[in-house]
Amino acid sequence: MTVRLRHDAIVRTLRRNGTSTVDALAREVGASRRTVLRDISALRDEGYVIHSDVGRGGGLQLDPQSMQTRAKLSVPEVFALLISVAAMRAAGNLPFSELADAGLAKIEKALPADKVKDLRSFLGCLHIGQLSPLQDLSDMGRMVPELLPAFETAFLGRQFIRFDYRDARGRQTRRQVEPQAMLILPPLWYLVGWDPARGDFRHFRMDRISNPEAVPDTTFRRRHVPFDADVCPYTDLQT
Amino acid sequence: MTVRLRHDAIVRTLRRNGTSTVDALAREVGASRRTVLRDISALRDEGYVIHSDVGRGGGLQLDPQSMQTRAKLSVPEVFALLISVAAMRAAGNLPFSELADAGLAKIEKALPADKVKDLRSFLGCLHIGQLSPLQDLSDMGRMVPELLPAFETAFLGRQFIRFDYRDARGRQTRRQVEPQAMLILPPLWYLVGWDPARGDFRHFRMDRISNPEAVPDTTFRRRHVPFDADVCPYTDLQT
DNA sequence: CCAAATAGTGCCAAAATGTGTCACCATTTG
DNA sequence: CAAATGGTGACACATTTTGGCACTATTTGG
Repeated sequence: MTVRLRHDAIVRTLRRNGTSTVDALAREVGASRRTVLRDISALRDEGYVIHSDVGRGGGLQLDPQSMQTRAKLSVPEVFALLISVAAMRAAGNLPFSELADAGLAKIEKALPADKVKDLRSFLGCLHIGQLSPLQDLSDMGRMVPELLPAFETAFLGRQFIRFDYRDARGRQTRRQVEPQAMLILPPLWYLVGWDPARGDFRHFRMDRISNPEAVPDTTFRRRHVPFDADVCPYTDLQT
Repeated sequence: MTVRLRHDAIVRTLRRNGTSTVDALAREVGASRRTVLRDISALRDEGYVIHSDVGRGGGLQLDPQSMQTRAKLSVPEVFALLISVAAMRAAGNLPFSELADAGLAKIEKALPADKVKDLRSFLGCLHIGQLSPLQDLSDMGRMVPELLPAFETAFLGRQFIRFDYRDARGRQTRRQVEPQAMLILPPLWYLVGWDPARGDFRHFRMDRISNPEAVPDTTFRRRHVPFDADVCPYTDLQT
């Protein structure tokens, strides 16, 4: 049995039995007393809180709150999660957000350093505001899943983004803009792009975008986006 | 150099160079060709997608999308994250939500089985609705961090919850109710409790609750909460 | 107070696992 | 065809993990 599996078995047994002696654990996982004690020490180093009582009637107890999950996430998944929660906490007051932040900070810490830079840069393009109550939300659609990869490439690689857009009157056009910001007016999300042909900013509702595509480009420049909306809320984690 | 560090070094090198031969990697990380090949095999087992071309001009290429983070999260952190995103996706259309869901599903899969049950049960108490635009949001406060642990204990352990409540007119009272649901009318969150003294449901804005405390109790019963609001959005993951 | 039950530590030899070398195979490219 | 590449198997050697033992410290029941 590998070390990892044995650790898992020890944690499972402790969780099931509530309290257990070292010898009982050793029998359970088929290892020696000495090894179990070493494992307990290792688990404590990993952050598990294991309380011990010596003497008759004593034993080990695992604090269930200290249990750790070891989810493995891909980079796009991390981006999506962080953006979701960043938007959420900006859009309204979120209960339990200290804990969510702590979780996100841990996830972020596990990312490779340059990806963190990308992430910060991407989140820096998020702007949050308040939707005016007069908006018509009846035709709100689902956003296409290709959006995030295309946006990531375009925003981080300073490329144009090209997409099909269906406007409020249902007209379908193919657009190409410099991506400058993402604007959230809950529950609506907008892409703010500079349209070089028209020489001005344009807003595009993300749920009306389809077939997005990043297009390499040499003329891209960052422009100052004239917002009255609040800026990115992702400040707590920017330590 | 430990195995883990060497694996990290290999991943870093592959990411930096784009493509690299086994021999170059071996030189880089100071290990033998054989060991590097074994490491590559191990990394593939871990989920890294590493493309290889044999022959002249060949080499190894790491698919950057396949990079994994190995964040370790505690159970309360997972709860907080899942609740946040569940609320978010219900409150509005969330872009990139397929990816966020995939990430959450992975996190959930890493939780111990009984914690998943608890989580489902807890999320089942979430109700989402639309806030009427007439609400006064000016005095919205921060929710206290003790909320989640107290709620978790009370909802899952079928206990009463006791707390200080400051009502709309600023009056401070100590309340004790059977927790029945959590209602989200973005950006406001409410605790819906059955007040046994008054024999009726009461809504409490979470940002007005302080010093929450779960109180063991034998008379608790689940009641049907008469909502016109939508029910829990957390259905996609309830496979 | 004593004896039994418990957690915890240091040490060392034995067992298990990881590593390097070498020979070899398969595929691709100039 | 020869060179450059990824990939596998076998085996000796290096490193790490494990088990056993002796020991200490603390608690509890009698």
